[in-house]
Order: sequence, then structure tokens, then C-alpha cells
Amino acid sequence: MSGDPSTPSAPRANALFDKVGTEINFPAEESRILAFWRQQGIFEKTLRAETRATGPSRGTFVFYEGPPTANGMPHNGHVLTRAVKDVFPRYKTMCGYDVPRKAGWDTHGLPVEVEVEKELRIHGKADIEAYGVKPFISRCIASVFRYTEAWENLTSKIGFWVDLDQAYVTYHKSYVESVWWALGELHRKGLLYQGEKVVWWWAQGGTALSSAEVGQGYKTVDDPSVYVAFPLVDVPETALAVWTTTPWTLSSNMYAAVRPEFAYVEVDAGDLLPGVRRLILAAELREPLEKKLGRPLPVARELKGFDLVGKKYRPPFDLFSARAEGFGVIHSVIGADFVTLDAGTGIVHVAPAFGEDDHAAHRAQARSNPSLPLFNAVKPDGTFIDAMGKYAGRWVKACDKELTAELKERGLLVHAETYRHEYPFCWRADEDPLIQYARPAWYIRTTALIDRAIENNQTIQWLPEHIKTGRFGDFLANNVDWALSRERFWGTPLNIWICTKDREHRHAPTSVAEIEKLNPQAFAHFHEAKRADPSLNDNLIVHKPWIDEVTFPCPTCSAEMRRVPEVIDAWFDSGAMPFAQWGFPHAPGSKELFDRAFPADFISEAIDQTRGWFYSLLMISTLVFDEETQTRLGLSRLRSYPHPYQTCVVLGHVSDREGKKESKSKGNYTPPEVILDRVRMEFAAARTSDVKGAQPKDGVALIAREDYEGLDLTGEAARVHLYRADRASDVGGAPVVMEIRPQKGMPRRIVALADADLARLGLTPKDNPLSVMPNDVPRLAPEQRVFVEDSSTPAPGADAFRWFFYAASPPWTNTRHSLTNVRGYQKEFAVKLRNVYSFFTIYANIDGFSPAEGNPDAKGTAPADLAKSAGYRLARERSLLDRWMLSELSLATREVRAHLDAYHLYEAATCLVDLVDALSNWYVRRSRSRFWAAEGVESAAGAASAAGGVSRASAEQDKRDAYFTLYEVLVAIAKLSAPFTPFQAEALYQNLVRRPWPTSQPESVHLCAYPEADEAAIDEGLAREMRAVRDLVSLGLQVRTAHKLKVRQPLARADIVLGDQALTGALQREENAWLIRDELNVKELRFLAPGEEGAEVRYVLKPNFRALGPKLGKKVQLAKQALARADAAALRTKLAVEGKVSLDLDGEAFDLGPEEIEVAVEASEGFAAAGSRVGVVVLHTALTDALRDEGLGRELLSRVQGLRKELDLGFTERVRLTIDGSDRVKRVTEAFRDTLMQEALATSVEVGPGASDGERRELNVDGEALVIVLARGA
RNA sequence: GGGCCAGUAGCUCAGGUGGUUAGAGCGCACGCCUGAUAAGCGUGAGGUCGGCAGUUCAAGUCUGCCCUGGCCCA
Repeated sequence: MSGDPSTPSAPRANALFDKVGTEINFPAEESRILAFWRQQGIFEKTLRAETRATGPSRGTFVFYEGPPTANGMPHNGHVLTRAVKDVFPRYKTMCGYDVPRKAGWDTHGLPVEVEVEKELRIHGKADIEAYGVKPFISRCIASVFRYTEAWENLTSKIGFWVDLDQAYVTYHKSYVESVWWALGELHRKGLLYQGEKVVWWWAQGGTALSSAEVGQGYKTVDDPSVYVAFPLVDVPETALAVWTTTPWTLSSNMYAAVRPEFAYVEVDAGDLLPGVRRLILAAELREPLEKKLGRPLPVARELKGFDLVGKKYRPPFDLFSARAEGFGVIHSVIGADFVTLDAGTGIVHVAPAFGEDDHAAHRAQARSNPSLPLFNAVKPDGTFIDAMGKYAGRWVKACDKELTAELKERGLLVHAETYRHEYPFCWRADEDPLIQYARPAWYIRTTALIDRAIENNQTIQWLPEHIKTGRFGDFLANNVDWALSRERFWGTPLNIWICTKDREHRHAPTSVAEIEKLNPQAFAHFHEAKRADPSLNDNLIVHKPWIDEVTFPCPTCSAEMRRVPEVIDAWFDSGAMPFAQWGFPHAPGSKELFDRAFPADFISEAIDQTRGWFYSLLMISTLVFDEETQTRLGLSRLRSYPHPYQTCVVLGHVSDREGKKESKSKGNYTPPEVILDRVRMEFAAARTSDVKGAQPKDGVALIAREDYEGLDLTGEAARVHLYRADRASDVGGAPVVMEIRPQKGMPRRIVALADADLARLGLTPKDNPLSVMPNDVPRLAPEQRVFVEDSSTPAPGADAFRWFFYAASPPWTNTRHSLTNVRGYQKEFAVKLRNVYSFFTIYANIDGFSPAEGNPDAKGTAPADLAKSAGYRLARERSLLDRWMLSELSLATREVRAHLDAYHLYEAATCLVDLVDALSNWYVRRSRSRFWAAEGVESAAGAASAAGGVSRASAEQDKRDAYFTLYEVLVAIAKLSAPFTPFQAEALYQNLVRRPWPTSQPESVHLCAYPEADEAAIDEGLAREMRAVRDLVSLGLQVRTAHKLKVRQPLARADIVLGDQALTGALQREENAWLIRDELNVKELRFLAPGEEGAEVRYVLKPNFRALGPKLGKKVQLAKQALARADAAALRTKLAVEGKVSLDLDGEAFDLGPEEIEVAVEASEGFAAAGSRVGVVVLHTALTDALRDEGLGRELLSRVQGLRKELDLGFTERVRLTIDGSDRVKRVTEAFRDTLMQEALATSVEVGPGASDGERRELNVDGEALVIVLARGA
């Protein structure tokens, strides 16, 4: 080792390791790493075994990317998803697997159309048709990748490695043709059918919404609740009291439903209605109705629901009476299960066109009456038909009031009120209420094979596990047929062509080529359009409206076939991705690609995908890839369940710091840029004078406390920069430095400024700026908004963002996200690791330590690779601390691997945190002196270390051991953490491995093999001992704190009584004992054997409840009391000698053995002692003069070192010291001369007045006045 | 309205199959260390484990009801 810290020299000019900067700026470091990855094509190199350093490929680990939609901005939830999706492929890659990662984009569906509608300021199907479907579709395809750049930036910035260049796109021709193929298979298997179904219908948009879409749009509203009299045909003055909450559907009434087993009553209605004397309703609901009406309804007759079934009544509107002719059941009472007594009258109005239950009841009637008509007075656009007279052409829900009034006029209204409930609105046009409406639609008969899907689900590994039987299992158990079709424009066209001659002739071609075989001219119109406009996107050949013109002769009867008009649910697109991403089975080579990547080993998305992607994947795979089909397709092997995914990690949602859902409109979210780039947010500018209760003050800005905390600002005020976005500092125009304060009652994302400051910043607040909604801020004019930035600290960066999602909580629980929280977890791992890493580079450079010395061609960093390095020794030859650290490393490696193999991210992250903590808080702390021990010269600590078993002659070897140990652990942590925090891992690796070995070692940490635990290094006994040592040290420090005994003051002795005597031998070993002595600064350590304890210690006996509970039952409490009363020391001895003690419990004698009684040792009160499970530590606090002097000596050294630091002296800079004071000070200084010279790098120590040059400090230490003068230089 | 998940220290979160002193980190207070230095370390205070009943010798853990938040569904 060439470096000699005793020689005053500048840091080596050609230091091996790059210095780790003192200023922490993770984002800057990350962008350098990103550039390195890009330039060297590291991601691409990880994809193939030939370019990795992980040995021969262990096969393919299949990952499916759930396609996000790129027509909205990415948010924190996407960061979570991508962070989790990234970590496992990286891990598996380092384990030697090939992990292709094909990106994908979900591009179809209503959201895209709605965006375009907004852009065109049109609304609904009719508008689109008026605008023209062709240009509309062209706009859709153009809008799909609107935010692609933002997505690609985020993806790359957070280190999500995915192949964006080869991404699958759901609107591509090859993708659509794959989907067609799957639908063709379903058609062939008879699983596609057309039916009529009541759907949630967005009338203004002319479309049905999927249940997922409906679920997003519930609002609390007040709706009418009316009670209408339906007079009986036989007894007109007796009427059914019928309840409904949708008066507009009364015109389409077909039945009144009762529950046959319920009790009903006929009541005297008095003069309530002109033509009705008696009303019929459920017995239980009579009193509630009396209250509503404020009048008595005496019971005239009791009857059963059963008695009412079949009774004919007069409907409130009779526009369908002609069609009802000949169908006795129409306008009669039927029995139905869905009738409840929760509200209403127990008699329910049934309009089968407008309710799922109603329609089901109707279908039940239709079973015996196949020609039964369906009454529907409403057009698909949500307005009444002409037959409705004055209501014709009007939006139905707008007619509720008038209809109710009409009923009243006609003497049929029993009661009307409003009630508050949740009602669905269109999720993208939230002013439009949805209505239930019967529509023709295409279905997949999922219910026919639901048992297979359930079986498939049973074999999937779900994380968390409860999804399998819980949310997902429940969903499958309650499966209904998949409503596949959408009456929209922008989606995969449903590939069913129907014969114009015979509707039973249907054909489902699966590709353009197949259609062209039937009709070579089928696509002539498209090719012509393409010639006319070469910019026409080729993929539109398979889209509306072009596809609608495609016809071909019916294979059965040769008549013309035309396509059905619908497109399909976009969920089917995404669920088809396992094969459609390859264009399977049409595209050349797709069969091999699919065969290789089916099923997926791993997928992950948020929990809202249970009914979305998780379902569509599972269902399509179950229906399409049955064994017969797999065989027919000629796959290389038969896939049994599960497919198409084996493991699914279900993620929770990202919420704000209060646990509320992050919402753009509320502004309660932390924009990803605040974590990734700069700590800043944009605000709407306002005048302080407009803020209630605020005093305008120049240079002071006010924001909501939530925003203040959101920027991680603390205290009463903070200093920040303000600037306009268009005049950012790097564009010219310096930002204004201001004080910022939280202000009560301020809305979010508004900053209040004094007039002078507004002028300085060039801001002109808009009118009434305090009412600007957070999501509108970016849309304000440039002079109306302003950035607030905390430039004093860099953003935490991408690693910190990722790490937060791994380490804060298991990924399936909701995570409270904020800048503060991200920083908190960063400090725990990344910052701590960086400090250790920095420590290493500082001393390795000073000492000229190189792991490559004598071993310039090493290809790895495992012990076998480093064996040839100069001075390298195996772990078992090193000192106790090194062996312990390497054992901890191997234990952690073993655990992290096991956790990752089980997809337990959080637990894996916890292991890494504990490992870094052990490294920093114990290994480095206890080893520090070894790194600055000069060879041939023993420092105080070095001498102690020598006493700990390392001879003087091997001090240099000990130092090398320390370097190698720290080096090996740091490099291993870099590799272990690489899948989690890929940037920092790379930074460590490049510096620690590639600097010493610029060519022989793998180019990137991500090309390395994931570390294997070195089983030989694991020493569980040592781990237990060290745990005890650390616990005992902690107890000793507790005693010092409690008795105000500073650690710098040496004490004569510490006595230790161990709880577990078995540890005594190990802890008495000098290496262990020294650690405790040194940490506690005591001269002597005694381990007291049983019988040697003094009064400082007492024993406490307790029953071992786990063992005794079953044996003693209730008497276990008596045993507890008996043991507490007994002479603990005596019982303990008896237990040790005789192996049992006898207890009398309530007259019954019990023999209890050592396993059944717990003996704990406690510190008695009144002594300098502390105890816990590990044992008791007693400090002897009496001080001798010698001890006091030594304390003063260490005090002197401390002051000198403090002065060195204060003067910012370099680590190796030499000084001259002069110390003056009382005789005692002089005496102690003399005694400590050598120590001072070595530890403080002093070339001379003068005692007495003396030198006048240099830094002079007059101090009072320990009641002693003294003077220290420190002069720089030798 | 129904289902699922969650509620543990000021904050963020751990707490196999019930076992009697409920843990960690951050923050806070006090202190230590000073050759990792705009760092590091220790100790402490702080908890009716959401509430109420129940089962049990024993409940944060099991059961029932309720409250709050989230998600899914109506």
C-alpha cells in the first residue's frame, strides 16, 4: 500500500476512484447515467445472453406490458405501475433469463372519440356523422399519440426499460387482424350471439357504456319518486299503488310486479283520488305511506301477493294498447323476486325496455309467448316518439315533472316526492345522465365456459392472495355474458358479415387477405382513396368507415354479405395482446414468437384492472386457447392452466398525503416532475389584498398550507424563487427570490402577491383569480401564472421515486405519496448508502487501495474472482467484524433473492435497508480506525484492535481486509439494488468496478449476474452474538445517558449479566468484549455468572404462557401470581439444579420444568444499570484521578479535531499545536502527546505559553481554563 | 344499497398459526461523536392497536355489529 497518511501530501492526483461529490444532486447524476445507457445500448445488451455476463441463457421470462392509453398525461399511478413492472424483469435478467419487453399502446375507444369531439366542439353521434366519419376517424388516429412524448420522457426518466420502438399498437392492421382471428374462433365455437340487452345508454352520444365506464360517473342527485294508481280493470275504483322512480318510463309500462309471498292490503283511500276508493299496497309499507300522505289508510282487506298475480289494470298511458291486443299478460300483475319492501309500495312498475330486472321479467314471460312485443316509447337519442304527443322529441328525463303533473290532473297520482340517490352520468360528459335502454348488441357467451375460467383463475398466483377468491373470484362467480359490441366509430370493427338474403348466414373473416380471396375488389375503394390522398394511414383499411363498404359473396348462397355496423369493446383489444402483439397467427414468424411468449410469467397493473385487463386476458385466453385449439394451432407444447398469466401483482392506488385519491381538479397531487426534475409547482397569481385576512407585504408570497407542505417547506416561512414559465431563468430574466408563507383559507394552487411583486414578476392576475381550479392553472395566460420553486434543494430523482413505491409499503396497499415521504425513504437507503460509498472512496484514494492490484483481468467481484488480488484473504481469515459483515451480506443476499422470487417487493426492500444500516451503523462505525491506521505506527484504536486479536505485524493486512470487506459489500449492494434503484447502482458500479477494471469487467451493473449468497460466509451464531453485542452496547449507552456520563469519560468497569447464559462464552471472546469496551469506553468488562450477581440485578419469573396455557388452563393466572410472589433467586437455582419446581395452585400441586418458566433478569433500581431481554449492564461510575485525566485528554483531542474541522483542514494536512493551562492541563497534555500527534496529525505539541502564530482558542473544559493554538503546516 | 381492502406513536408503515413489556424509520426533545463533516450516532418521550359487544385462562390477532377512508359493483 503506497499511500501514507503521515506524509503531508495533496490528495493523489491520479486517484483511482472518482470523488463522490459532497453536494447531492440525484437528478443530475441520473441524467448522466441515462446518457451512458443510451450511448452504449445497455438495455439492448441485457436482452441477449451473448451480450450479458450472466452465463448461458436460462430461458425466457415472459412479461406482458398492459397497454396504457397515450391520449392522457401520465401520472403518479403510472410511475408506480412502471416501477413495479420494471423491477422484476431487471431481476430476472440478472438471474440469466432473456426478458423481452415489448411496449404497447391502447389506442381505441370512446375516450379518444370524446377528445376529438371536444377538439371539434361537437357532441354526440349525429354531430360526428354531420362532420363526416372519414375525417373524424383521421382525427382520432392523429389524436391517439398526442402525449406520446410525455409518456416516453417519463418512461425513460424513471428507468423503465421497455422496447418502445417495437411497441404493439391496437389500431394497427396486424393487431386488428389478430383480434379478428380470435373473434372468428369464438364465432366458430358458437360463442358469439346477437341479442337485445338493457344497457346503460348515453343517449346524447348514442352509445352504451361498459360497466367500468358507468361506474366512473356516479353522482348524487335528487330524482322523483312517484306513487301512481293503476286502476284494476275488473274493479275500477280499486287501484294498485304502483311505485317508480322514473316517471318517463310509465309510458312504456307493460306489467306491475309483486312478490307473491308478501302480505298486501287493500286500504280505504277516502277522498285522496277522485275516481279511486281503495288502494292496494304491501302491508308493511302502509304506515310509511300514511306518514307521507298525512292521512290514515285503514285496512279494508288483507291479501297475498299471490292473489294479485294475473289481475289486469289500466296503464297510465295507453299508446301501445293496440299492440297489447291478444296478449293477456300485458298490463297485468306478475310475480317477481326483485320486489322488495325497502321503499315504495311493494308493487313495482315494470318497463322492460328500461331496466335490467324488468327485461329479465319480460323474457321470462316471453318464454311461453315468443311473439310478445316490447314497448318502447323512447328513441335511441333519448327523446319520446311521436305517439307521445306533446312530449314527442323531448329529452325524457326533462319531462318527468310535466308527466307527474299530468298524472295528478288525471287523478292518478297518489304521492310524489324526491329522493336522493347515486345515479350514473356519462363519465366524459358529466352533465348527461345515462338511462337504461334496451339495445341490440353482440355478446360473448362467457357464461357457457365460466367454469373453465374459474378453474384457470384457481391456478394463478395472485398478489395479494385475496384477489383470487375475493374481488376477482367474486367477479367470475357472478359472471354475465360479455357485451362486446359498441355502436361507435373508433374501435376494432366487429368482423361479422351477414348475408343480405338470409340473416342466418354469417361469416367472420379474420384478415384482409381472407376477404380479398372472397372478393378481390373488396378494398378497391380504400386503395383508391389512398391514391387520391397518399397521407391516408394504411392501417385505416381495417377501420370504419372504409371497412363498412367491404362486401363479398355469401359462401353459402352467394348473395352479398355486409358487415354489422358495430365496433368492439376496447377491453377485448387489450385482452388479445398475448397473441395480437405478434400479429398471430397471420404475421410471418408470429407463431414462433407467440409460442415462446405464452403464457406470461408475470404481469402487474392496478387493482381497477380486475374487471378490465385481468379479466379480458383471462377470459379470451380461456375461450380461445382450449386444448383442442392449441393442438390445431400446432403449439410446441400444450399449455395447461394458468394462462395467459401465471403471476399477477395487483397494485393499490397512489393517494395524497391525507390518504385521499389524487385528483387533478382538487390539485391534491404532487406532479411527477416535482420528484423527478425540480421542486416547483405552477400557481395562479392573485393579489394579496384580495385574500381575506391577509396583510400585503412586499417580498412575501402566500399559498395554501397544503401547497406549502406539498413543496416540503416547513416552519413559518421559507425562501423560494418565483418566475413566469415563459421567462424561466434559463431563458433569461432572473427569478425573484421571495419569502413564502402558508396562509389560512387560501385555495390550492393560488399564490397571493403584493402589487409591487406582481409588477416585478410581470404578472397580471386574471379576474377573480381565487376561484381558479387547480387543473385550470396551466391553461391561464402566461402573465396570469407563476412558478414557485425551492431551488435550495434538488429534486429527489427517479431512484427515489421508484424506491418509495418499493419500500414505503407493500405495493397492493394504497400509498400516501408526497415529496416529503419520497425524501424520507430516500434518506433511509440511498443517502445512507451514498455516505458509506463516499467514505470508501475518500480513504481508498488516500491509501491508494485498488482491488485490481495484482489481478488486472478479473471478470467479476465474487470471492473467487478477487482471490488473486494483492492482499486478498478469504472471509474466514479476516477479523470478527469483517466475518460478521460478510455473513450479513450473504444472509441478506439469500433473503432478497427469496423475496424477489416470491414477488415480495416490500420485504426485499426492507432487507436492503437493514443491510445498509448494518454496514453504516455498525461495520463502518466500528471499523473507522482501521482505515486510517498508518502502517508501523499504531493509533490508539489500532492498538485496541491489535489487542482484539490482530497482531502489530498484520496491521497492514487488517487494513486491507477492511478495504476488501467494505469494497465487496458495496459492490454487492450495487448489484443487489440494481433492479430497484438502477441509477445509483450503476453509478456505484462504474466507479467501484469499472475504474479499477476498465475493460475486463462487464460494462454495466445491469449486465452482471445477480449476487449469489456465499453460503460459506454465513455464520448464524456470529449474527446472534453481534446482535447481543449491539444490544448490550445500547444498554450501556442508555445507562450513560440516564446518568449523564458522557462517553468521552472512561469508566473503570462494566458488569454484564446475560439473560441467556449460553452466550457468555462467545461474548467473552476478546474480539467481542473489545467492541463493547470500546463503544462504552470502559476499562474492564466482567460477565457475571449465576451467583456472582450483586444487588444491582434481580430475577423475575414468569410462566411461559404458550407452554403452560394449555396445561393449566384457568390456573395459569394463579401460576403467574405464585411466581411473582416466590423468591425468584431461590426458585431459579432450584430450577437449574433439580430441573423442576413444584407449585401449589389452588390446592393442586404442579411440577414445572425449565421450558415452562421464563427467567428474566432486570436491573434493580438505584444503580447505574439498565436491562432488557438480552441482559443487564451495570456501570461502575466511581472515577479515579487517572480516569479523569484520561477523560480530559480525550476532551483535548476532541477540541483539537473540532478546530481542524472548523478550519476546514484536509484529511492529511499537518499542524503544530500549543496547549497551555493549569498544571493538570499541562500534565495531561504531556501524557497525551503521542496520541495528539498521531490522531490530530500534529508534528509538534508544545506545552505552555509559546507560539503566538496560528488559530488561538481559549476554552473551558471540565472546569479547566485552557488555551489551544493550532498552526498549519509541519 | 352490496362486495373487497384498510384503520396500530405527531407522520409513514411492520406486526406466521391468539401467549401477557406491541415494533421500526421519520419528526420532536435531550445528549453523544468529530479523520463520512451542510454528515454520523445514541437515548427518551409519545399508543384504551377506529369504536362497542362477544369467544377464550389469554385478543392488535378470532366472531358479530357499528364508524371512517379507499377501490369495485349497483
